[in-house]
This record gives sequence, C-alpha cells and structure tokens, in this order.
Amino acid sequence: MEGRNASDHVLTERQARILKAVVDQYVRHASPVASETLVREHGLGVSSATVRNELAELEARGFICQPHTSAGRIPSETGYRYFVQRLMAERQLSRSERVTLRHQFHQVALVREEWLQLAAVTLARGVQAAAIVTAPHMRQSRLKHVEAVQMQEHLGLIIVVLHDGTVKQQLVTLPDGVTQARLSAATSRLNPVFSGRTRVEFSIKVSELPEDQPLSLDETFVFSHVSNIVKEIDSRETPVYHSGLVELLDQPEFARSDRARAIVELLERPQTLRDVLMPGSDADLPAALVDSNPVHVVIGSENRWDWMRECAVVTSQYGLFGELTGFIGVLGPVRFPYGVAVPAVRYIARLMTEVLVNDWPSGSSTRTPEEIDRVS
Amino acid sequence: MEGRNASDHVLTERQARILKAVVDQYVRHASPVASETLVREHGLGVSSATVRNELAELEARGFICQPHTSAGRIPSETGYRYFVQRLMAERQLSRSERVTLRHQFHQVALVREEWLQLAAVTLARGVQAAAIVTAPHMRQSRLKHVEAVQMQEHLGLIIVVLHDGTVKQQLVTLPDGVTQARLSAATSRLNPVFSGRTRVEFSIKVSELPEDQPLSLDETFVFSHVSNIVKEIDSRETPVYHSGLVELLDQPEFARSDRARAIVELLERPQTLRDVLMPGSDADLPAALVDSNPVHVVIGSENRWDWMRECAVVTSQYGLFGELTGFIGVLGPVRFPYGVAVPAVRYIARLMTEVLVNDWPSGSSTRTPEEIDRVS
DNA sequence: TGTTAGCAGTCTCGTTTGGCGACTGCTAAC
DNA sequence: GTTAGCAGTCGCCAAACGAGACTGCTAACA
Repeated sequence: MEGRNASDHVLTERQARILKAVVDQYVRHASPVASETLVREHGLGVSSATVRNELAELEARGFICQPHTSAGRIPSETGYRYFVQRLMAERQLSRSERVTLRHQFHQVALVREEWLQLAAVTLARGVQAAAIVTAPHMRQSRLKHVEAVQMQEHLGLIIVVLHDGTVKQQLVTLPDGVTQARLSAATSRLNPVFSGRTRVEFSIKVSELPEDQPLSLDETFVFSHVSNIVKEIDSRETPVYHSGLVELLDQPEFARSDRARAIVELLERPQTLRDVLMPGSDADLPAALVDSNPVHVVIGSENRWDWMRECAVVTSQYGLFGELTGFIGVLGPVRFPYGVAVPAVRYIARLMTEVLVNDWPSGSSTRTPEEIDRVS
Repeated sequence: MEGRNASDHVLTERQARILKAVVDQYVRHASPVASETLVREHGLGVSSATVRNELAELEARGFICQPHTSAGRIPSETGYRYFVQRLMAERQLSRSERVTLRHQFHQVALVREEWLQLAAVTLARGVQAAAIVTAPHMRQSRLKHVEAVQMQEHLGLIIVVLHDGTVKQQLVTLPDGVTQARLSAATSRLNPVFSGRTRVEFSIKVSELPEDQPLSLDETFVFSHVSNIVKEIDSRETPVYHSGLVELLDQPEFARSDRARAIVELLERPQTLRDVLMPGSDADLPAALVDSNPVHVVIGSENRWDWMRECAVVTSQYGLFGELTGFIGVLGPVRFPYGVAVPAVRYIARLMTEVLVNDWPSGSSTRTPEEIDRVS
C-alpha cells in the first residue's frame, strides 16, 4: 500500500473501462470477478495477465479490493462512487414504458393513498429494491373550505379541506340546541376568513375583527375546532409508503437473518424512513447537483448512520419546491444497480411533480408532459 | 404404529399433564423436549422412565412425535389441537393492562387509521407474533350526508359522509356556469333523499320521484357522482393493517431465508391477508363456538392453503355482527403461545367492538366497559 | 401391574482433515 | 508494454470422527 489515493490523478481510459466492467459484473452476479471473466465477457482486447496488472493498480489506488488472497475483485465504496459520477451508463426508460407509467399515474392521481403506493410499487419493481415514498407536505397548510355537519342531536362532524387536497374530518360533541342551520350560518361567515389562509394567519385575522362584529358562540366553537385540526395536521408527520421488501430479501446480502431483521425493522419505522429520505444539507454538494431536482446517491459509509453502512440509497425530491414537496427513494445493498436506479428515481420524481402540478387543485404550472419527457 | 388414534378414548390425567408439559416446554424453548427435562422442570412426581413410557403411548396415539430417533418429543398438530381445546390455561390480562389498553383505544378511537394500527401493534407485541386487522366494513354503506363545494371555476369537490364514519371525497369537473349556490341548492334537496339509505335504496327512491318534480340538471350531476362514489366504496376492499413482522422473523422457524421470504410476501399482499382472517363457513363448527364472538384457532395443515401448513392463526371478528364488522388475528408458527394469543385476541376484539359501539356515530348499544370486562 | 435404575443403541451436531479448484502475483520471454 | 506459464494461497466441500443427548428395552422391585 503506497500513499497514493483516488484523487492523485484520473484513471487511464483502459483502467476506467476495467473498473466499469468490474462494477457491472459484480452488480449482476454478486460474486468477486476474476481477470479471466473480465476479458471473456467484456471484450477488453487484452490478455488476463494485463488485466491483472491493471487490477493491481486499481486496488493500490483504492477503487477495488479482494475479499481474500485468491479471490477475484469487488468494487470498494470509492470504486462505486467513481462509477456513479463518471462511468455509469444510465439505462433510460423506453418510450412505451414512460407512456404506460404516465397513464397509470394520472389515473390514480386523485386518490392520494393509491397514487403514492403506486409510485412505491413501480420504483420497487423497476429497480428490484425497496422503494420509499413520503406524501407531499406543505410547510404550512392553507385552508380551502370548512363544513360543519350535524349527525345526531349532540354529535357533529367538522370537515376541513386544505389547498393541497387533504381532507380531514373530526367528530365533535355539539353544545345543547345547536342545529344544522346554526352550524351552516357559522361556516358561511367563517369560510371567507379561512379561505387561503394558514393557521396562524387566520388566528390573526379573527383577532382583528371589528369590535362590533365579534364571533358568535357557534362561530367560536367551529373556529376553535378548525384551528385544532389544522394545528394537528401541521404538526403531524406525513405518511410514508414503501414497497419491495421481498425484492430486497432476495438479494444475497440480506440472506443472513440478522441483516434481514435489521432491514425489516427499518422499513417498519416510518420516522427512520423519513430520515433516510431527507438528504443532509445541500451546502456541501457541488453546485451543479443542486440546481433542479437533483438525484442524490449515498453509498455505504457515506450514510449518516453506522447501521446503514451496508446499504445504498438513491433519493430525490418531487413537487413544488419550498411549497408542497415530498421525497422518494430506493434502498438496496451497496452492490446496487445505480445505472437503473438513478434514471428511475429521476423520472418518477418528475412524473409525480407533473401529477401534483396538473391534477391537483392548487396547481398553476402548465408544463406539458412532452416537455417533461424531453428533459428527463 | 397400531390402528389407535386420538379419538379412541380420552387421555389419562397423567398423560394429559405430560402432554401439556410437552407443549408448554416446546412453545417456550423451541427444541424437542426430553423425558428428563419434563420431570425436572414440571414436577411430575414420577421418574423419567415412567414418563418415557407415557411418551411412547402418546406418540403411538399421534399426539407427539420425534424429529429423529434419539431426540426429544415435539407436539404433533393433533397434540396442539387437543391442547387448545382441553388443556390450555388462558393467560388473562391483568386489570391494569386492561385499563391501560382501554384508555389507549378510546383515546385514538376517532382516527380510524391510528385506531386500527394501534390494535395491530398491541396484539403483535402482546403475543410476539404478526397481527392483522381489517377495518370495519358495512355490507352496504348507508349515507349520512353529502356536500358539494366549488373550489375553482370548473373544479368541485364532492364529499360523502357515511353512517359508519367514513368520509370520502372526490374532485370533479364542474359544468359551465355552476356556482356554489347551485351546488348547495342541489345538495339541500338531495340530502333528505340520501340520508340513511344504501346506494340501491336511493337509486330506487330517485326513480320514484313524482313526474312533476324531476331532478334538476345540477341535482342529477351530484346524484350520479355520489352514486359512483358509494358504489366504489361498497366494492372496494377494506384496508388491512398489520404489525409484528420483526417479532415473527425472530422466531427460529423463520430464520431460514426462504421461509422469511414467504412470510414477508404474505404480509405484503392485503388480499391474501383478508383471506387468512376470514374463517371458513361456521356451519361445520360445534354450536358452542358459534354463539358470540368466537375465537378461531387454525393450526398448520388445517389451513386452507398448503403454503400455510407451517403456520397457525388465531382470529376473531369484532363489531356489530351482520352490520359493521371487521376481523382481527395473529399469525405465527405452529409452535404458538395459544394460551396467550386466544385471550388476547378475544379481549382486543371485545375492546374494538366496545369502541365501535360507544364512540362511533352509528352506535346505539349502551353496554358499559365494566360489563365487557366481566365477561371477557 | 405399575414403577424404576441402568445400559446399549442410535442419531445429530460440531470439529477436523484433506483434496480440489479458483485466482492471483511473479517471472521471463516476446 | 504485453503475454504465457507456473507456483502459491486460500475458500469451499465432503468425508471422517468423537462427544453428547435421548431413547427403548430389560430386569429388578413394590
């Protein structure tokens, strides 16, 4: 081991070809790859001895390593990282795949739960790994409309509709003598105050009412309940959907039952999943990656948690940035088909943004599907 | 092997004690139990040789078996079945456990999703196995109330409230010129027709309107959308919640990765989960079990599917029978702590029924918590 | 007739051993 | 700089072995 490392200088073209071949081969077959195999299956045009010399060089510089003396080589994390940034061929989705996907997505776009579940299932199947999707979330919910319905003598239902399409209802106990008419009167005066405002904003608005028009008892009753409901929505964690646990368990890395257990435990904990999806601060990333809708790749020990050093994640964000956004990602072993995962995550994120923008009530953008396909 | 079998005659009291000891011991330690161990840890008051003789008898009659010649005994399915029906000591929940549980359940009773998830998590933790819960489901939804809200010029939201507390909304495209006032007019005429009726009933009611008061265009518009929404609810599968996959994977039976895979695949398929929970026809069960809220125990090859012959399930139904019901159950290996699972499932089912009856809008029963505790 | 001690017999499981095969690194020739 | 050839290393696997765990049986005993 000399003091050289990956950043000393770039790889020769042949070294790069060999490294790429090693990664491709290992990702496919999950067992250390031999020099012989490389020349046989990757048409390198040189003998295995030459390849062995190059492999020794690549190993000395930290791109690959040997599990033991007489085994083939496997990529190191440095090797994967170099592969992802410079060598990887992204496998684009075919035109017909994209048409099918868009069709499916728009079809279920209005049922939030199914829509997000579809995204997770699609990603998981496409990449053969576990996919995770968080629901789109507004930093501060804006109200659209409020209804109050009397259901029995003392039982009412308050329904809150948000700008992002969320509908939330809560059963409440009604004071004596409250009727549907009184509830309707209250909501019809409150709705103009609520509409388009966040929780804090409408609290202020109510406190600014002229002294000669204070809220009636009924109105105060509805107002306080609505305020509580919205408060709860704002503080609540967005739901997380996932799919593809089976695909993950099929990978040899998770055949050992303790690893399987760890993965299952991870996927059963929504809070941890959310943490996995949220990238760290973008500050330390090269500016080129930050511009629009970047796809983040985190490999092995680059993860924030030690227990994830055997895993890789590919994540992205979708939606209207700073407004209504969610996260999606795929999770797999470090030996991960990055060339499939990265474009898949990128495309699904674009597609979800498109659906959010065009099919949801608060949408205002008019980008067409064709435009989106062209950039992706 | 002689022609004798379990039903020839009952076991002697000592044989029963020994069988019970074998099951208890095996359920706890998951390894074949030896005659020596039985006398040492279960105070049988006879020598191991005597126990060996009895074990030979029990084996001849099919209650236990040997994995191989020089191993201890493990219960056969017949053995487990006999244990469950005649020997099992049900471990009742303590008073404080029950108080805590009821408190938790009532606290989240109004948020359906959390309530069902809580049931699954509680069961899974209590039994150390996987728990499955289906949402309560009405055979035919009855409407309570309908709202139609204009959100943008051509965008409306139709909100349907059902008797069982379900709220379902759908975005619709509004015809030209429709206003909030016209929508409100339509719903205020339709609500009396809808209220308390099933989908089929209100279709009939509408067709019976006098000729001089036909539905207006707006009313027809709302009516057809409501009809579709309810139709979809009626035909839709109820959601299924589950928990405890990790607990299951910790059992030695599922250490082998192919078995783990099978279980994970099962739990990821809602439709299969529903099938697992629904008991077969009750017709072939002894009448004593059918009376009220029976707990079903299905062991190994008694299951309807061959791939579940390594599993046992303990299930029950909750809710208002024939009206608004759901299913709950726990799933584990055949080596299952039936003595814990059966009372746990029974109690949670009672508790869920209680919550459904007292905290939900359509409730009418007035059974008190104390009464429920007394019978359980 | 039922119970018990003692013992031979059987089978699993963990460990050891040895051979095979898969690669590599090195050397020397081209 | 490239290649053939070869010695050396190590994981993997199957066979062999010994220890340990229980049983079933036999014969003695209450």
